[in-house]
Amino acid sequence: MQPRSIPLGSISESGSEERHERRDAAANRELLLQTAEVLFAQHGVENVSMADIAQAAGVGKGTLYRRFANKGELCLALMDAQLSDFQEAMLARMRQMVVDGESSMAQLDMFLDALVHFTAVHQPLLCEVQREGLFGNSTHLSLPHFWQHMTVSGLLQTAVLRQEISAELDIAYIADALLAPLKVDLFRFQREVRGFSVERISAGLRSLAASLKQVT
Amino acid sequence: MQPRSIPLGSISESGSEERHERRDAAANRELLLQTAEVLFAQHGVENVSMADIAQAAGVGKGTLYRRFANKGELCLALMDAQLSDFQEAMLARMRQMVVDGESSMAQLDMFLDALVHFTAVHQPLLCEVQREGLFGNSTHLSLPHFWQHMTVSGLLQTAVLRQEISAELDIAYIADALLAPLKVDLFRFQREVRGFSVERISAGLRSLAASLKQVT
DNA sequence: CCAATATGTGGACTTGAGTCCATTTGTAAC
DNA sequence: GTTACAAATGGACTCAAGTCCACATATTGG
Repeated sequence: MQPRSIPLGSISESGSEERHERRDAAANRELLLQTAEVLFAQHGVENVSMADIAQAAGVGKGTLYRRFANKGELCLALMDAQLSDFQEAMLARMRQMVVDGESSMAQLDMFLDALVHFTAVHQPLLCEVQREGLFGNSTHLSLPHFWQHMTVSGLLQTAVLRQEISAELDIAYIADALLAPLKVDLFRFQREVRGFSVERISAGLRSLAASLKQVT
Repeated sequence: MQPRSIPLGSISESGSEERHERRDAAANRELLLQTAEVLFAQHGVENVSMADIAQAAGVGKGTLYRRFANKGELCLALMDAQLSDFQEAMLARMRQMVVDGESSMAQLDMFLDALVHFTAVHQPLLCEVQREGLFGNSTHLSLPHFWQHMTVSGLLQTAVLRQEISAELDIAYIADALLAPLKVDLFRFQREVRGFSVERISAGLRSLAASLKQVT
C-alpha cells in the first residue's frame, strides 16, 4: 500500500535523495512480497527457498536478489507494516503513561511485555531476520534491534534521572542484556524445549528488569 | 590424549555401553582434529570449509561427516579439553568459596566473570558451535549451554534458600536470561560494533546479576 | 520521437553443506 | 587362519544460497 520501499517504518528515508526504483521494479517487488507471503503461509517460512519464491513469481533469481539481498531482508519487508504499527503503538502508550504520571520502569515493563508478545507472534519471520546476524550484513536488518535498544536505553536513562534505578548501571549494556533473551533462538528453545509459556517468559523478563529498581 | 571421543568432559559416557569406534577410525578422528586445528590457525575458522579439512587430511567428506556431524561438533571437539578444564576449575573455585563462607551470589559473580572471559577467548570456535543452534540438532552441541544453565540455576537456587535473593524469582528463566547476553552473536556485536571491552561486558553482566540481590 | 544511460532481468554458475551408498577393512568369534 | 559382519570410507550427488553478466527495458532530456 505504501509507496515506500525501505523496511522499518520509522527512521524513514527523510525524503531527500530517493534512490530511483523503476516503476516495473516496484511492481515486481510487490509481486515478490505477495508471492512469498502465500508460499510462506502454505509451506511454512523455513520450507520455502529463495529459488522457490522466484520461480513461483515467474522471475529469475537475479531479480529476486536485486530487491532483497537475502531471505532475512525479504522477511523484514514482509513485516514492515506490522513493525511500524508496533512502534507507533508503543510510542503512543508510552506517551500516555507519561501523561498518567507512570514511572519509567513501569513503561519499560509494559514495553518488554509487548515485545515478548510481538516476538511470539512473529517468531517464524523474525527467525529468518535474525539468522543474518547483527553484523556488517545489510545495515537495516539490525534496525529493529537498534530501535529496541534505543527505546530500552532511553527508558533506563530516564529512570536514572528520576532516581528509579541506580546511576551506577551501564545503561547501554543493560539494554542489550535485557533484549538478549528475546533473540528468537533462545525464545524458541524456551518455548519448545523448556515448555515455557509466553506469559512465563514475559513475567520472567519483567522480573529481571524490575530487580534493577531497588537501590544499589 | 584422552581416549574418549564424546565432547564435553563431564557428563561422561558413564562407562557402560561404549559405542564401538574402530582403532583406525579413532586415528582418523585425531588426524582430522589436528588438521582442522592447523587450518583454522592458518586461515581463520570461518574461512575453512568442511571440504577443505577433509581434503587437507586426505580423506573423503563422508569420513569427516561420520566423525563430526557438522562444523559445530568439530569445533566443540576441538575445545573439549579446555571445556573440561574450565568446568573443573569452576567447580573447584566454587567449592573453595563455599569453604570460605562466601555467598552464592558471590559465586555467581565469579562464575559469570569467568564465563565472559572464556567466551572472549574462544569466540571463533564458539561462534561455529552456536551457529547450529540450541535445538533438535545433535543433542550434545547444547551441552555447554546445558551445563552453564545447571550451574547458574543451581547457584540461584541455593541463593534463594539462603535468602540472598527473592523466592519469587523464576530461577530457570533467570538463568537463561543471564546467559543469553553471552551468546557469541551479541558478544561479538558488543565487542566489535559497540566497542565494549571484555571488562565492561563482565561488569555489566555481573551488575545485572547483582541487582537480583536486594529484597523484592 | 530519439538517443543515451541508468536500472532491471533471467538464468547459468560457483560455493559450501550435508547425504548416500557401493565398496573396503578391522575385529571378534570360532 | 578363516569368516562374517559391523564400522568405515571416498567421492559423487542433492540442495539452497548467493554471484555474475550479457541482454532488455524504462526514463529522461532534447
